[in-house]
Amino acid sequence: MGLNTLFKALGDETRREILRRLARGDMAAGEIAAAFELSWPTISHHLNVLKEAGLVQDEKRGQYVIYSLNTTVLQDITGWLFDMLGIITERRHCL
Amino acid sequence: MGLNTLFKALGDETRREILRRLARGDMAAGEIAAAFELSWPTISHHLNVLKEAGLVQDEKRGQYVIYSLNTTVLQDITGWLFDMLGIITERRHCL
DNA sequence: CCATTATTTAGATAGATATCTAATTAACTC
DNA sequence: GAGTTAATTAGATATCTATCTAAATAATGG
Repeated sequence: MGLNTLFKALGDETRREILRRLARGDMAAGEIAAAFELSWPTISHHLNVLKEAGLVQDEKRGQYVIYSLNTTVLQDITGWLFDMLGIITERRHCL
Repeated sequence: MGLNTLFKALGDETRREILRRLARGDMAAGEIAAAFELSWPTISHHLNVLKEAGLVQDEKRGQYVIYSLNTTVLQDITGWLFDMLGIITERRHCL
């Protein structure tokens, strides 16, 4: 999606913690849910938000659903950051 | 504030556009508001969200309120990004 | 095919957010 | 100090979000 969806997805502590865990390696949905004191449906919802934002991918493997981090989307944030820095730098040039 | 407030503040197109404009140089609140088709109070609200997130600062100058970008907070995002990349890199190490 | 395990979907609710209009505060000008 | 300009605050509302419980779907194992 866009930066909107992306930043919104990142604006939640639980979701960032999910990402941090997925950064260490792929995990099944239930394994993720077990790591939090929230209900499974709630975690499922958060995983869906992350998926909509393109931050994670899921793959059905047997009866499990394995989630993995999609690192390419982090480039969008980096791109946005550099965009901002670029504008700031131009301004400094004009002084 | 924290990353939560920060990312939430960035999850709005209007607010990111405000930041983009402030990156070019300081602006008065009304000057910012005039650039959008939203009401002044709405822009005032967005400016407050950005201020709470530490992304902008304001300074009363005469009858105007001048807003400016606070670039230091962008380091928090960079920090978070590097944090994530660090974890990912460790994982690659383990293979 | 029935029971179990894994996960999602549905439906409900409380709290947050974006927006507006109207009213208020603050500063400058005459 | 009365009028004008700049900006915020107050109050209202409609939409979005996070969370829960209960129900539904899907795959596995006997």
